[in-house]
Amino acid sequence: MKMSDMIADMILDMFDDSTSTVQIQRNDLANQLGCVPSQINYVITSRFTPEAGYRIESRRGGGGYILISRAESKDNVIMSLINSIGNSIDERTAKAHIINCNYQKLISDKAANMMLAVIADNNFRDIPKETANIIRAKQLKLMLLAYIN
Amino acid sequence: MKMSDMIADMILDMFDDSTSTVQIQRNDLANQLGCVPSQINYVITSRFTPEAGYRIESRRGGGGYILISRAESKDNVIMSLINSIGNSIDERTAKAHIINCNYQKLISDKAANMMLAVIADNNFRDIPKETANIIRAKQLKLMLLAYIN
DNA sequence: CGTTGAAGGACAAAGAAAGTCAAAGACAAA
DNA sequence: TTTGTCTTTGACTTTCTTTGTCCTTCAACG
Repeated sequence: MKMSDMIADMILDMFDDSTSTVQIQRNDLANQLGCVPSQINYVITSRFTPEAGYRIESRRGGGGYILISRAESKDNVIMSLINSIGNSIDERTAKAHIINCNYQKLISDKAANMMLAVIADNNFRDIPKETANIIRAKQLKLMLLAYIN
Repeated sequence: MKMSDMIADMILDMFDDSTSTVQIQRNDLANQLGCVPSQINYVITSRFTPEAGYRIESRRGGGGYILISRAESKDNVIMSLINSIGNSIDERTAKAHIINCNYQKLISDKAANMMLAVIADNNFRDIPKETANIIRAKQLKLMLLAYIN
């Protein structure tokens, strides 16, 4: 398994139903898992994003820490994701959002696969890129909305 | 025997009765078989198509992979629907298919709503009707496939 | 205060896959 | 022979991950 995934899993495991906040020590975690400390940052910035419903705080210096909090309501996270999507979105970004949502268990595997299928660049081969991005944004937002309704 | 056929066979062999999903490493496979990596792509796009019941996912970068999933049963009602949809479909017809599938309990309410949202004419306002129909057909087939996978 | 060591942050370079695309080749049908 | 379709190849691109180095912040201690 990839190191990044192991780190992400480790962090996810620290959340349970009753806690919406996890505190880590960057160096400790890196040491436990045998990776360089900055890889923790990589994982946090690539997986525990605001769009996925996470908020990050941290402190340097002696006794420093990284605090990861997640939003409580799944539907709210999806709603705010919908709101954060403008009227145009490229495949890469859309894909990242979907994968993230799935990773965070906000949407099921099946729903994620359906969404990924729809937003693929391949479908839009015959039209200008920007037009495709606009259609993609509409469709993605509608799908997410349909999902939570 | 042709290289493409050997590649296809190799992949097919990896499926067995219990697995509907196969993961490959593009470079490894190419190496094993003594072909260039991009030929794997050729085989996948020419043989493991949605019409044949296959769905492809992949990731680049360290630890990257190509994932090939196939629909469970070849004689699935949905599979034959997928095959009956040509390369173009209008909103009315697509809608009828979706509603029918839902009515027959082949797809859930939620899935049906997501599909209906995607295929709506409204999304394709900015492009020629026929282009829209082509995109819609691709998307509908892919969604149905993702649903039954 | 001022220094010092213990955190975490930022960023860039290198590495590891997979994707794209077009040119060339093979081969069958007209 | 020509034409069209399917296959093979390779060069180049893009994406994601790993690693390391240097920078900034902070608390404690004299």
